[in-house]
Amino acid sequence: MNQLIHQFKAEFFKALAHPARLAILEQLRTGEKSVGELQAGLNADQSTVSQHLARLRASDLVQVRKEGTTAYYSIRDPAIFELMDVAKKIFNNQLVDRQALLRQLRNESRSRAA
Amino acid sequence: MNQLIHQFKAEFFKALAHPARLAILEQLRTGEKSVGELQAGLNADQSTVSQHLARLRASDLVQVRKEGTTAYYSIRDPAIFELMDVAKKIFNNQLVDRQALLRQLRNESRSRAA
DNA sequence: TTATTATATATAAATATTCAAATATAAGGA
DNA sequence: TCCTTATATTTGAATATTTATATATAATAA
Repeated sequence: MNQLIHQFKAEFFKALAHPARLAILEQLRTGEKSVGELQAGLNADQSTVSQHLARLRASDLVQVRKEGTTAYYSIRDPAIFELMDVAKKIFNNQLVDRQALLRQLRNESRSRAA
Repeated sequence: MNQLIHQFKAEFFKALAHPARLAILEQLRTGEKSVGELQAGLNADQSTVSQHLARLRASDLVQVRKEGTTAYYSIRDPAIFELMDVAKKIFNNQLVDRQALLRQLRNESRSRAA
């Protein structure tokens, strides 16, 4: 696979690699939201939210619709949710593995104690 | 969704957000590879590859098996390929959209010229 | 033991990202 | 026109990431 392609793909993943941006995308699951609404669910200040939205726009992950002075953001390609769901699955598998490991470590120390 | 969860998920995406690391994961599609083999396909120097592998290990994306002085890396959860495939799909959709836009712009300028 | 091979880690400089403060823009109302 | 509301952009400081160089470690061979 081409190095340039990996460069572009890395940019794409970078766009997802921030908690605030993930929270924004998560909020957009239920449909379009204004910047104000997004900000309310985010505990970050106005310019920070706007900057993260700019980043998501730059990677074509979201689109804007303006109505008066209000900007409504929505997801460009719903496949992004598919991606986030697969990520969640991987994530959960990891948690399960870790729990199994912890359980095993606990049992080993119990055996040694006995 | 919890802020802490988004923090963890962002870490996960950060692990993917580098061209060299994507190239490594791509190489591991066909099975385990030694550090040397990975390096050969990567055009980066030894310590750089090793550092990227450390990052992938830290995020539990890969696992190591040592045999003598050689370290063989492999994918921890094949679901990662599912993720990369969905990413590819989104990526291709974006390219299609852009091409359509370009085509449209070309047609418009042709109409104006006529 | 010394040398070699394969890999890992520490360090530091270069670069990129994030955030908040200040400022800009644009629409609508008084 | 001036004010307000909603959003965007610029800037600079703080922080994080990346890379190469140098060094460390561990297995094996000579």
